[in-house]
Order: sequence, then structure tokens, then C-alpha cells
Amino acid sequence: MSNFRYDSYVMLRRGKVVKKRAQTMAQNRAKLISAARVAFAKKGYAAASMDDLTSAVGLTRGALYHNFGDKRGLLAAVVDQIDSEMASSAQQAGAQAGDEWQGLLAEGAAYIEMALDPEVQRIVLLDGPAVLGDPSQWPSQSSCLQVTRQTVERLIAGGTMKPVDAEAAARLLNGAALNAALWVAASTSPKTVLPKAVEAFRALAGGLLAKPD
Amino acid sequence: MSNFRYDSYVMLRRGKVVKKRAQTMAQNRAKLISAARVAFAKKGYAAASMDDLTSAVGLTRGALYHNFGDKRGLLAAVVDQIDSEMASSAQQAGAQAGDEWQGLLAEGAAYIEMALDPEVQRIVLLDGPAVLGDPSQWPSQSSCLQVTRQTVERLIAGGTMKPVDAEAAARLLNGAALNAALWVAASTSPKTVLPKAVEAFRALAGGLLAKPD
DNA sequence: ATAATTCACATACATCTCGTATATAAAATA
DNA sequence: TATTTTATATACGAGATGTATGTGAATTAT
Repeated sequence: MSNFRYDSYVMLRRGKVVKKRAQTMAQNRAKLISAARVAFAKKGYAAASMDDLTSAVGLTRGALYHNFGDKRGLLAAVVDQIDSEMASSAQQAGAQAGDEWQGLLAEGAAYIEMALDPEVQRIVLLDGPAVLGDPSQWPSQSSCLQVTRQTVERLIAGGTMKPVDAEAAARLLNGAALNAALWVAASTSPKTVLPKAVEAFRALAGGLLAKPD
Repeated sequence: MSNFRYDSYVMLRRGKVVKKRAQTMAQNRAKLISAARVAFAKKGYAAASMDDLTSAVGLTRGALYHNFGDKRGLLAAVVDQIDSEMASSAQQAGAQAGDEWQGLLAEGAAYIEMALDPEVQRIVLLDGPAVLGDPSQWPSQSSCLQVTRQTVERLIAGGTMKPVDAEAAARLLNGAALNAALWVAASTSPKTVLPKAVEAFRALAGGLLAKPD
């Protein structure tokens, strides 16, 4: 036990200095994640060298292994970051729509378009599942899926959608959207096939409506 | 130029001996592919050692690099083989259904169930896309997708399905099915979630019907 | 039938990569 | 001011891939 003055003194010092240490550490983490996003997107996970990665931001693998444990840990951190960005972006797209149903369709279209980004595609859609396993079991819990599932749950509760399993519906919708994006991105003229993909997606999703239009 | 007797003699010899050479070569190829299926499924593509692979069937990497060029080439051959098996299996499942539409649904359900096989999942769904890229650009051209697309085309021509882009619809359906399977397989009780996935798939696919039922 | 040539596969090597074990220097604590 | 943490760097060891070269059997040609 210690008296108040001693504690406050310690707290102050600790507050300052720990902050400084934690600050640079956070900076280094951010640097590494940022560099990893570029390298993983460009070379692919397997071909990305950790030496190149770290030296690109003035560090060595020492920092990497201390912060992320191993190469997989770094990928997990990167995937987590991108996935969060995607989820909030999709949520935003959905919120701008007229009603919840249009919101779901907008979310789907947003996923398709986001997946055209090479960074998203390579890291989240291709290497992510291969290295980290099924998205639903990622550390990040796949925010993308959660957003879709929540929207689906609301639509089922409101009677707009057929009472199917929400998780199943979310997985199917996401799978369809992301797979379609892979196709669009690999096509010779993405501009012309993108609308076809979106149209087909909207038709497909319509199958989940309680009252077909 | 040479006379007939000479040619036939050569053809005979060639027929015999070349056959012997090609035979052992084909056997070795089959051995390697077979071993690779096991190793890739068990360890995953990245962690599978080519030395272990080859020595498991009494060969060395020399045979491997001569036959398949590199590790990727071997994976491509394995994927091709499994994909073909899947396609014919799905086609068979579809053919047993009453009409074309039920056939499409049966194909989808078949894909979902096949994807529960760890070999299919790990090799075709996870490592395949990550290492070889988008399935539509695989050497094998992804027979699975072609089967679905052809079914879709017939359904559109017959007026059963909405006139969406056949390729797009096939991609979406396949993506939904295979993604759902990933979810089912990763779940704690596949037996209970599988029917949910199939039910949701059928509902979703219903969105492509020209006249909703 | 024999000599020459192919070629399928094996062996040896060079390079790269990851992960760990150890070292160090700055920072936090006492 | 001395001591202890700890975030990062350095050094090292264990594979793995791909290539370059060797070799012996199989095939062709004379």
C-alpha cells in the first residue's frame, strides 16, 4: 500500500512515459500493417517477404515478431483492418437507401464494388480464407458478415423477408456478392459486366422476399 | 519416304515401346497427383513439402518438376481432377431431378454437400483460388461453373428463368453454394445447419424464376 | 542388330524464407 | 541513481523451392 501523493506521482510519471512508449509502439504497428497491406496486395501473402516488408518502413523482423507473433498474425491484423473498413462502408451504403430492403440490396452492390479493389480481393477474398480459414472464425469475426446478418434479421422480424435462417442468408448473400466480384474483376471489361452482376444479384436476392414483386 | 512394310513395322515397334514409356509416365503422373491430393488436403498447399510428397510414392522432385513444371502446376492438375469429378457428380444429381429447374436446385445442393469434403474444401475452395486465381481462369476452366451455366442457359431459353446474364447467374449461384458450404463445414454441428443452408439456397435461387411461386 | 539419340527421372546445389534465441539500448520503476 | 522491463535488432538454424547437371533405360535410325 502507498499514500495518495506517491500514487498520484507514479501515475503522472507513468502516464507520461508509458504513453511515449506505447505511442511509438502503436506507430510501428501501424507502419507495419500499412506496409503489409501494400506488400500482400502486390505480391500475395506467400510471396511477400517479411524482410522487405519491415525494411520498407525502417524496421526489422524483430519488431514484427514482437508485435504480431508471426506472419499469419500480421495478415490477421491487416484483414481485420480492411474488413472493418468494408463493413462500415457497406453499412453507410445501406443506410442511404430508402427502406431496409433497398438497404440490403445496396449493401450487396457495395460489397461487389469494394471487391473490385485489388487490395480487398487479394488479401480478404483470396489469401485471407486460405491462410486464416473460414471468415466466420477470424479474430475479427468478419464484420462484413455481421452487418449483413443484422440487416437480414431486421428484415425477417419486419416480415419483409422469408423466415429463413439469418446466418445462412447472410452467408449466401455475401458469398454470391463476393464471388460475383471476383468474376467481374477477372473479366476483360469489368465496366460492362459489373451491371450484369449487380442485376443478377438483385434478382437472386428477390428470392428471399416474403411477397415476390 | 519409306514403303508400307517399313512404316507398319515402325508403327508396330513404336506402338509397343512408346506405349510402355508413356504408360509408366502416366502412372507416375497419377501417383503424384494422388499423393498431392492427400498432402494438400491434409497439410494445405503452402505447408505441403514436395520432398515428402514425392518420396511417399517412391519418386523424387525430379519427376515432379519434369511433369508439372512447378508446385503450382501440380496444384493445377489436382484441382482439375477434383473439379471434373465435382462437375460430373453435380450433373448427375441434376439429371435425376424431375425438371430442369429442380435440376438446378439439385445441382446447388450437390455442390454444397460436396464442399463438405475436406479435400474439396481445402484444395478447391481455399488454396485453389488463392494460388491459381479466379476459377474462371483456371486451366480446367472450372467445369463446375460450366455445368451450372449450361443449365442456366437452358432455363432461360425455356422461359423458366428471368433473362439475366447466364454467366453472372452461374457465378452467383456457385458462389452462394460454395460459400454456404464453407460455413456449414466450419460450424460446430454441420448436420443441423446443412438443411438451413440448403433451404436458404432454394429460397434465394427462387429469385431467378420468371414466375415466382 | 547396333549405334546414336531422347528423355524421364534422380542428384546436387544455390538461394531464399521463416521463426527462435540472444543481445542491446532506451525507458520505466524503485 | 540503480535496477528492471521491454521493444527492437542481430545472429543463427532448419527447411523449402527451383535449377543445373548427370544417368541409364527406352526409342529411333542406320
